[in-house]
Amino acid sequence: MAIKTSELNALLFGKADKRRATTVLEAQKAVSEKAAVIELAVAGEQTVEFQLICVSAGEVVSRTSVFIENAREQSFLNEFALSDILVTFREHGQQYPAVGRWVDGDKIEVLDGSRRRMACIFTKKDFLIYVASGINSKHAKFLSDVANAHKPLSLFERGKEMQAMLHRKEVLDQKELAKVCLCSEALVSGALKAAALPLQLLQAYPSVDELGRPTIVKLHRLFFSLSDDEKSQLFTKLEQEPLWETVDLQGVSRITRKVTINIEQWHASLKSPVEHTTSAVDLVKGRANYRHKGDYLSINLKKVSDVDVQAILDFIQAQLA
DNA sequence: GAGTCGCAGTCGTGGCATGG
DNA sequence: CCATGCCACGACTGCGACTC
Repeated sequence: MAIKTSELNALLFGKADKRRATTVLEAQKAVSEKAAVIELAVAGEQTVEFQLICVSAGEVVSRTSVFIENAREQSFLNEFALSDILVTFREHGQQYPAVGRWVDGDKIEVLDGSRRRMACIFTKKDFLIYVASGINSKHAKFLSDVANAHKPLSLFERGKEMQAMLHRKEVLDQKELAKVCLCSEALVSGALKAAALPLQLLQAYPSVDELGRPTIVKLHRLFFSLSDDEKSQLFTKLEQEPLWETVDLQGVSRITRKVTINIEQWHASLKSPVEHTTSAVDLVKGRANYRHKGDYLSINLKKVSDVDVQAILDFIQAQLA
């Protein structure tokens, strides 16, 4: 659920009027003075001193990292997923500083602003961020979660959060998840399916935010109908280049649709030739041959005595049970 | 030629019913 | 308990017609 910036600031800092240095002019002024320090109450509890830091464009990757518990999946932040802010970044640079904490001396962990960080990397712009020491993990998670409320998480990211809640036993089942997450049980089902899909598959799309429940359910069905060998073949195809970049269409929706069609076609081509293309291999001439493809094994036996049948069946049972 | 408007198609969501 | 399908409704997008 999206919330207003004013509400976000109020949640973030308790006293909204303390964040005066987040406007463009004040942020630029603070940077130029190299001494911008603001004192803020995180979550209305702990008062923390934030220092405005300007990380030069060339150092954004090496000096900063994203809070590991941030629900937003960083590998999805491509130029399509960031298209809503990239134009502004290219023309005017970063409008609002991010928020982070110091780690390992001079490194910065970004708590609020992972999309802005990635936009700076894409556009090769300096990265403005308010940084504080002594922010504990609980407050770090709070800042991260509130920031993410500003732009809704994708179904995959929500699914990951739900998986974690189930894992931590914060909720009993999907029904309770739906209540806690204020969504339908059908959406919970879809979100968990999305979270079960491999990143390589989702990265085939221009923007994972565009993937709704029906598409996720379709992908889940397609992917989990593949054998391990077929999944490997699919990954090999996906690794060559992002699938969405090969689609010559305009508009995220159309590209998304086309990517799904392409994956369905790949799936069909992987599934169709399986059983019939492998030829039988003779094990004992005239009496035993087999076909082996992926994790599938078919054995044909002729002229087998009852004793041998029982021995073979016992062996298979002992081996596979 | 550029801008605006309305329409159709597509896909999203939540709610509900049903079946395994 | 969970997955799935159906339904109604809403949002978004692209296209074509129309106007200036």
